[in-house]
Amino acid sequence: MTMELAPRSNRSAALHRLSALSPLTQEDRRRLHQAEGDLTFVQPHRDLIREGEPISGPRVIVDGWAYRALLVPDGRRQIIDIVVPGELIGMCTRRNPVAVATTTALTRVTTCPAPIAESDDISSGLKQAYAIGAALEEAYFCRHIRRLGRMNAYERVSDWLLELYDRLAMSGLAHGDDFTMPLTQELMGDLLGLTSVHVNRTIKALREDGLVTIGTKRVRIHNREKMRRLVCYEPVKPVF
Amino acid sequence: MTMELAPRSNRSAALHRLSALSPLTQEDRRRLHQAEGDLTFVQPHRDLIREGEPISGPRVIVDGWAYRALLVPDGRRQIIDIVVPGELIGMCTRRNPVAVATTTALTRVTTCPAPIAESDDISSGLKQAYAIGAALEEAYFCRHIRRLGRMNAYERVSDWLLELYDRLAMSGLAHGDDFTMPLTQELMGDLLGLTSVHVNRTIKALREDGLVTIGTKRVRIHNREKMRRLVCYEPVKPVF
DNA sequence: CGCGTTCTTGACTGCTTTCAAAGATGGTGG
DNA sequence: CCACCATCTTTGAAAGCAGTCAAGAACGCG
Repeated sequence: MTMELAPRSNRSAALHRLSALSPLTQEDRRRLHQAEGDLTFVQPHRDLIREGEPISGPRVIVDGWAYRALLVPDGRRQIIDIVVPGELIGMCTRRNPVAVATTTALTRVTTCPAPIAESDDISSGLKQAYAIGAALEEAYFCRHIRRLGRMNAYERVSDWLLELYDRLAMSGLAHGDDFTMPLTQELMGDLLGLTSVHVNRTIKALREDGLVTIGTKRVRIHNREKMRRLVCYEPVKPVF
Repeated sequence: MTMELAPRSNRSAALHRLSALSPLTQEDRRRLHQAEGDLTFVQPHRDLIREGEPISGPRVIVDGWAYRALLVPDGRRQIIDIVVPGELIGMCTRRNPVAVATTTALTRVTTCPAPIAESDDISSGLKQAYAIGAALEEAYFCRHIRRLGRMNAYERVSDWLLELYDRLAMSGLAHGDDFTMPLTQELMGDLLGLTSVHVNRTIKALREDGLVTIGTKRVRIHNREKMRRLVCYEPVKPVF
């Protein structure tokens, strides 16, 4: 189980992702490695950050998945974003930041403090990596809005799976055409603005079209190119 | 026309908004005032920022409205966010930023360069105001996602109008219960993930329920409290 | 092996879209 | 000052995508 979530390479997901965003110096790597010695564990369904409460400080998701969600008071839930290993939570530049959404552990989550980027050290790639990471997050937000506002169920699921693949690949967690995906159909519904029933029917349609196999916590996209064309998917590239 | 869009107070929308976000020093105000001497004008339907192209630098919307949008290649359009006077565009901390969405002028738009916040001047409120502004923008994104994913048409329109009121009020552009709103129903549809036809029907329902009057480029919310309760609206307050 | 969660499926309802066309509005030029 | 045109608003009828309700099957954990 934990093996499944861990990166296949010997490098940590965070190192994989951050150095993909910006070249890291030896000193950056040392700081990251050191930070990863100071781990915190959170059980599934427990909150890492709670809406309206102060954010303690930026942390790296070393292992496990989480999601950020907002509620409608009558009980409806909307997932804003999924957080996968290697990504950061609680990043905020201003003083006394307060969370705008609740971040909850989906699986058992391991985090460590995000290593500080020396603001005066121009050679540091960490600061740049964080900045690019923030820009990426904004891009994912925009795409999620587009997904929810202008795509049907079939397109939403496909588009999201393709994005998820790219995000996991960035952390070294997706290589061939399958990857771990611990969301239940209920959660996928809350993410994609659908009911779990309709998510199920949509996945069935995708399966019957030979596009994907979604098994227990695992997704296989049989023909990524075909799927990409179907929903006009283009990778996020606001970065490089 | 221009009168309608201009703030009613003698203070500029930007000054009103930024000083609402964080107390500004005399020096901050001087810098802002100076920046507002260097105006650029953009005609309606012209792009201020184009997706995939480099961002030249942060600018303040002195007057006029704009919107950020993302397209689905087949022609569908999703508006990510509306930008009102006093708000900023092109804010990005990293080097060589590239736009993740296109920002287009909705009306004639007047902008000026965002005055630089001296990073070494702790007493400067501008930097803090920008940081809070960025956090607010994130909060608006999250709410927009919730709106699109988990609300029906009636709730989407109401919820958005209430948020719009609060945003305009922050720039000193909404006082009583009516305000300027230059979006066509087509654009509201693109923003709220609906067709213009359905936006029209929804507004009709809101009107028949005695909640709003939407006239030419102008909205009047007759009973804000009632509307708030109806859609469980709570103002964004991740900030203070 | 048993129980709770998750996945599947069917039948029916309903919100939203689509298509079409008729008013209203505002700006422009004669 | 008014006719005219483009754009925007409004409405109706019909179709479709997604939601709701319900129940059985499969799965996974202890």
